[in-house]
Order: sequence, then C-alpha cells, then structure tokens
Amino acid sequence: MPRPSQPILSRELICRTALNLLDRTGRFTVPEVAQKLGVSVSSLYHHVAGRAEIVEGIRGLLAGRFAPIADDTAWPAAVAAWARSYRDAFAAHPAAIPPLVAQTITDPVTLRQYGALAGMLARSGFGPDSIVLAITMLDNLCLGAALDVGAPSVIWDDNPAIDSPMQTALGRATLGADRAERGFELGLALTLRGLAELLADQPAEV
Amino acid sequence: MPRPSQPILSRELICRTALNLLDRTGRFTVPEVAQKLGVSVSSLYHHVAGRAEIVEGIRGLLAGRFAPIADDTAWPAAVAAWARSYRDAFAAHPAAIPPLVAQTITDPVTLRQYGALAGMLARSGFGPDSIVLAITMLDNLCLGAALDVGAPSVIWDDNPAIDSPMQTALGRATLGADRAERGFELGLALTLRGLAELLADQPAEV
DNA sequence: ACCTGAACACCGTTCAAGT
DNA sequence: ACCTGAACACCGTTCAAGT
Repeated sequence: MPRPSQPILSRELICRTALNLLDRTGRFTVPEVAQKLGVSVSSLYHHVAGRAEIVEGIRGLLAGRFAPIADDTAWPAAVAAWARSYRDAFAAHPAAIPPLVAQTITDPVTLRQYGALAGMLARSGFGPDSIVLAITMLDNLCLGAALDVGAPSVIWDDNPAIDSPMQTALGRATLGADRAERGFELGLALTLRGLAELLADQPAEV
Repeated sequence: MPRPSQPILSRELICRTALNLLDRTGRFTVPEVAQKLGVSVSSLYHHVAGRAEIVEGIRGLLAGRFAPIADDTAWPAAVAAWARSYRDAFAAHPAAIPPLVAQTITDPVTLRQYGALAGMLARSGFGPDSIVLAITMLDNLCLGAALDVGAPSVIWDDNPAIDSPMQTALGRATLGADRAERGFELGLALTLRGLAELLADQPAEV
C-alpha cells in the first residue's frame, strides 16, 4: 500500500483509540490499536515513541477536560470545581488509571494544570508550604476517589469476611450507588475546611 | 531433576519473591520469579493459578501488616492506627500499587481487615450509612497517599509548566521530604474530625 | 504431589524497504 | 514523510512426561 496523500495517523488519534479500547475492553495493546485504525503496528511508531507515550497522551486527553482555573472566583469554589472535574475525568475512564499511575507524569497539559492551581492559591494568600500541602491533599483525594469509582476496594455485598449481622447492618445502608459520590463530596468539604484553616494561620508576610 | 523430598515452592514464597522483585526492579514477570527461585516457569503453576493470583497474594502480604483493630481503644485512635499502617504498608512497596489497583480484591486477609474495621465502627455507634461513608473516605485517603509516596503526581522541582516566580515561591517551601507525610497526616486529622461529626449526627436508634 | 521441557499465542520494539 | 513486512527478544499459560 502506497503512502496516502494525507497522513491517516496522528498522536492524538492513536491515544484516543487506545483510550477507547481501555473503556470498552479494560485494556489496550499496541497491536490492538493498530488493528482498530486499520494500519500496521510499525506505523504507530512514526507518531509515538512507544507504549508509554500513548499512556502519557491519554493523560493529556483527561487533563484537557479539567475545569480551567477561574481567576475571578473565590478560591474555595475554584478549588472545588477543579477537584470535581479532576475526579470525574479519571472516574469516567477507570481502566486507564492503572497504566497512568504506573508512570511518571510528563504530559505538559497535566503539569500546567497543577501550575495553574498553585498560582491561584498563591494569589489567594496561601504561602509556599500551604500550597504544597493543599495540592498534595487534593491530589490524594481525587485520585483515591477516582480509583474507588473504577474498582471499589470493598465488596459491600457478599463479602465473606464480613459476618452476617454486620452484613445485614450494612444492607440497611441507604447509600447504594451514591456511596462513592457522597464519600468524595464529604472528603472534599472536609479538605476545603482544612485549607481555610491553613489560610487563616498564614503569616501576613508571604 | 527428580522431585525434591521436601517441596521447595509455596504460594507465599512465590508471592514474597515477586514483591521483592517489584521493590528492587519496579516490576515482576513470571519467568523472573521462577529464575529467582531457581525453578522452571511451569513449576510455579502448581502453586498459583496465574499471575493475578500472585498479585493477590502480594495484597495479602501487605494487608497482613495492617495494625489489628484494637477493641479496647477509642475509635479515633483505632482508626488512625489502622489508616497509618494501611498507608505505610502500601507506601513501602510503591511498585506493587499499579498491579494491585488493576484487579478486584479477592484476598481474604484484606477483606477481613475491612470487615473488622466496619465492626469496630458499628460498636462505636456509627450507623450503616456512616460506616460505608467512613470506610470509603479512609480508603480514598490511604490509597491516594500511598500512590503519592510512590509516584508523586507533581514534579515540584523543575516543573517546566510552573513559571519561575512560582517556582521560587515553592522553592521557599520548607516541607521537603515531609511533604507526603504531612499531607497524609493533615488529611487524616480532617477525616477523623468529619467522622466525629458523622457520629454526633447519628440517630440514637441504630 | 511436584518439577520439567517444549509448545502456543501473544506482546512491544526495531529496521530495512517501499513510495 | 509515512506506511509496510519481517524479525527479535520477550511474556503468560498449558500440557504431556518424568519421578
């Protein structure tokens, strides 16, 4: 087959296809991506350096859906919007999380997101230590919650290790499908309160 | 080579070897485990059903190091001890986290840990919904924090996406190596406060 | 019961060859 | 510049064969 007059492949198309495979089958391999695109495996390597770069491109796709940091908003609302969009973006593609957490972030879109968040916090009066702590806590919260949606740690129903009185007690929990959502929102509210206290304790001079 | 008079392999030995490889090289493959044990690859399959079972055995090794739920302790201290040991156990083996989060928990030791925690909360007066929320939040916190230790999301130094005034501002952060530890502890304190409020709002009748 | 060697269907990556 | 086919060193898993 001759070279097409117009390139049929691109980094983004490859990453999008891989993400699609993750969503539908829970995994992706380089040959599968090639087959999905009707192209030979080696063709992909003209656009991405390897599998790791595809994963990093997926990270970029997700980070591109984070809520932009709005500078005209009070910091609690801005942080909340950012955190929710972060968690939602990852939770919408649970199968992508294991490969993503397995490699260091180099995607510039993602790095810029953290930079923008740090800048917003600084302009809101947070000092260096508080900014570092705030982002650490928010990151823990969002990633933990995203993992929880994709692969809940606890089997709430029919967990053989939970004795039956407890089983029936938990059976009375009314949360159901809202469990992960409610847990995240409560964690977020607590984190925002903690951040407010961090800000209040700030030395005037930063 | 004839069959040894005493079995040289066992499920636990295999899992321990795999965890060791993860710690030292960041990954493990079935052939590598076999080689490390001086045994042929197919021998392993007499003790474990496959790679997934090895990963699940690793989960059991880590869960075995969680602090036992002490029933004579006030719930906040018991929860704190449990959460710290959970986070520490995973953070000590960061390379194990990606394979672990990629598959559903079936390890009985781990399942029993969650069961014991739920039981302790119930005896402390938490209702079904509160227990489910509490465990969800604690799980998010510990897993997020463990991930953070192994593979920090943010490159705090030399992140090209953070402009240089911000870079110097963050350079003034005094946290350093304590960052992850402090972030987790702050998150834990906030979570415990939230749980206390949850308990206070509990209807008398559970 | 427990270990082995050989085989199978895969995987990620490279590279000379085509247009 | 962009796609291809063939090759390479791997991987997880199975299975008949040995003691």
